[in-house]
Amino acid sequence: MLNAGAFARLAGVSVRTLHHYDELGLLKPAEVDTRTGYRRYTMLELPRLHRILALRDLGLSLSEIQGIIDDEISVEELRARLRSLQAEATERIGAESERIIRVEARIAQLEAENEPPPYDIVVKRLEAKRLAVLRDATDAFGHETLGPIFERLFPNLYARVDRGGLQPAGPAVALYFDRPDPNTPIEVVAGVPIDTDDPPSHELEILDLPEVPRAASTIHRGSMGRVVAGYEAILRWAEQTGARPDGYGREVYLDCDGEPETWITELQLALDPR
Amino acid sequence: MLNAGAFARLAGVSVRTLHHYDELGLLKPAEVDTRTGYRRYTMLELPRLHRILALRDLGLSLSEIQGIIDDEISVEELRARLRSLQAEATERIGAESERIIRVEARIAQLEAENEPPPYDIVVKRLEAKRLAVLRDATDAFGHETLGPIFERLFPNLYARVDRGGLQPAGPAVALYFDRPDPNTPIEVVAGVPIDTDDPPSHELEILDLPEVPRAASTIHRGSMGRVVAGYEAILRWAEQTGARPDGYGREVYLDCDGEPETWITELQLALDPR
DNA sequence: TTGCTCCTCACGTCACGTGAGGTGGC
DNA sequence: TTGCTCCTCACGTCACGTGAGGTGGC
Repeated sequence: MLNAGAFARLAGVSVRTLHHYDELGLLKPAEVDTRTGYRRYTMLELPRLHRILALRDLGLSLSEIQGIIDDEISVEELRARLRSLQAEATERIGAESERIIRVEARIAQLEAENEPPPYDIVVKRLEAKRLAVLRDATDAFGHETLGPIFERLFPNLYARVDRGGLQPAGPAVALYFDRPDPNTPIEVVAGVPIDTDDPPSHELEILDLPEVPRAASTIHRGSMGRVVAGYEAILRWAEQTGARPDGYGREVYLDCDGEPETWITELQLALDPR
Repeated sequence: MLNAGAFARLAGVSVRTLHHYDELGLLKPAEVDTRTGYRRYTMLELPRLHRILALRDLGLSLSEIQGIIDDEISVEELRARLRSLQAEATERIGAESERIIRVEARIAQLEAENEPPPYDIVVKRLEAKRLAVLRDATDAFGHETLGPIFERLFPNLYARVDRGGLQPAGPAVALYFDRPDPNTPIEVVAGVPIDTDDPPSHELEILDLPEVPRAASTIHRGSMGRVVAGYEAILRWAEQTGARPDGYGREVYLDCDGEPETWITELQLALDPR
């Protein structure tokens, strides 16, 4: 007969752990002094505690362990559960590896600039969206070529949306699609979100953007003349973290009402879904 | 001005998350309707939220993020913290890898026997211990050779402990040391724990066992004639999980009062500390 | 007016760690 | 008798998820 402290020391656990297992009914003392509440353990409890600790070290929860020990789980089920434990651990290893790479990128940024980065990259899901769009093409990126294009497209687009009796359902969006080779012109799209149950208009092309499971996103503040810094940041981040761009990017004009210097634009880059 | 739901959707977080960050003072809405409590956000809050999310994805806690964002932390400190985040992640990867291997060993055991294992292996720390000991040597392991040795050593040992005026401070222990090559005799030691401040006796050798940071432990129930199964289990486990035995093993006679069939013995194998 | 959104509590998560405050055992 | 051990609450951990119960906005 050992009291709680001696039994805990023997097994290499804390007294609190024994209390906890007692509460859960996972490991009851051989007897409890009815007057003082003192728990008494015998060596017969030790193999059970060993089993609990061994299963705990595999990553099982205490309630799962309870089920296993009390034989409420078949060997088949246990085997399956052990396999799933391995899968979960593998997933966590993958997540931790990616985390290390992201931290590395952040450190590299810190080394280069020695101050907090102007662009923070966030990975998120993009909802499916229905857009009314107008298209154009250009030979080169850059504000001097894209600026005039969108200054022409967007007023035109909003006028047609209005004539079609449609309501913009969110901020305007620009889309850029990857081109197969550098000699192909770049396809640019000006879009405005509309409700999915809005009627079509013969003046407007409807473009249904499917959900994008993973996209890199960052916020650009100020004139579009300097948005290239945001794209550089997002592309450098993608390269450093090994995220592969997947098809196309978007600009969402979150707040572009006043002076260009006060504009707020979200830059999004679709990534491989993993 | 967006209300909580719209801002949350925009950023890809839950409304609850915005509430939480508001409570912490991490991200306050641009304004709160004093009458209704409605939170209103502007696009100016978005870069801050992006920074929070980016840092959160690196593994920083929200309170750490608070310190970083509010510039209470130098670039030097941040860099050091990022390095420590990587070290922590690397450690978790190591732990998860070992877990996968331990689970694999458990699955292998399940395949072989199709029932819960008779021996559960637990890794634990062994405290430093002072033993009064008697030594002997033998050419072979096995109950038929070791049994008679210990049946001679232990009564002799206890008699000398008694004559020396010492009190046994715990269950008897047997030690087995690795031999350099198979032709060397096996050194066996019978020991009984004594208090560290007990006086020495000229009839007894004192052996101070240092702390063992990592040892594999399992419980054997029944006669020592069948203890070999326990050793096989512990050695198989060590092999399967890649744990390297480190020097010596112990038998702790936890409860060896009555019939040999009711005996309870702990088998311990020192492991490389990592 | 009816859904839809928002609000504020407040509990739950998981396996204990860590006091606080009090009593029993040698 | 004095430390030492044990006991029972009960809160804290971390970042929210998930109702409950109630009100505002279009």
